[in-house]
Amino acid sequence: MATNKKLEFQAEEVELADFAKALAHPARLAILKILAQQRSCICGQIVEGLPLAQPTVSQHLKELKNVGLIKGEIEGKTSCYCINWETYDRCRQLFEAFHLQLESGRGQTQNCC
Amino acid sequence: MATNKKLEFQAEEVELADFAKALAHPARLAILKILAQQRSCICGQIVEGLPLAQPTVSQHLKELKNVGLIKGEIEGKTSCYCINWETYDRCRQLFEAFHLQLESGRGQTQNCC
DNA sequence: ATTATATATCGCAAATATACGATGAATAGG
DNA sequence: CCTATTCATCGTATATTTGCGATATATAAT
Repeated sequence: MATNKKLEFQAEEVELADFAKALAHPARLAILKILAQQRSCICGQIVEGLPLAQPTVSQHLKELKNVGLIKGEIEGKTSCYCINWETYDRCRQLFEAFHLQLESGRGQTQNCC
Repeated sequence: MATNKKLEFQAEEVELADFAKALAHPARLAILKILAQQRSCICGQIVEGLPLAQPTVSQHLKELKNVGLIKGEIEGKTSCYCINWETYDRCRQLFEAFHLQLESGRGQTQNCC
């Protein structure tokens, strides 16, 4: 049970699902917004902007980093995070392709509902 | 621990995160594709198209229904599911608004990374 | 060297998600 | 009425996520 069946799906679906999972928490959405809008991407300021403890924020940052949506560097005493726009573009592209696939069937007549 | 801090975030972020979570599994992405592309939205055919047992598919359908992305009706012996385009449009709108917020800060000079 | 600061990581607890067999409920067909 | 079919739900096992205190690490400041 709870065996991972991910590999039996299409690679693009798995990739998109992973991006969606990274976005599936308000804290991570908020982190991305902060990184996009502020010049300073210092970890401490992200923590200040969120209702979460520092270790929890650090963990969310790690998840965003794992999926590639952000990148980070240690700058002396502090850590600096930025959005990885290349990966973000890929994420957008997958979402858009998925959207177009859904839309293509939209106007057709339904046989139910 | 694991106390739900969702309520301390912005309502739109929570709403978008919930949509993202619904899309955060390849099976649910595949289900939406099947519903959009096939005229017939009968549950059994969805099960056939996925590498999962029927109760598991039923559970994924329920999650999509809970978030409002699909709607379902019992048609005699079978169940019929369809995409709820109104909710889907709302989902797209939230994703797009989020995207625009990120993009607005994109070109600026970084002080790190 | 000592101390303060910033951040990551560890370890734990609780909650949620994933998956499916077994079972129930409801309809269709004989 | 009996049976097969279709699907939802229950129960259960396991995996993953969420959250944080405690701690480690590494730099900066004194």
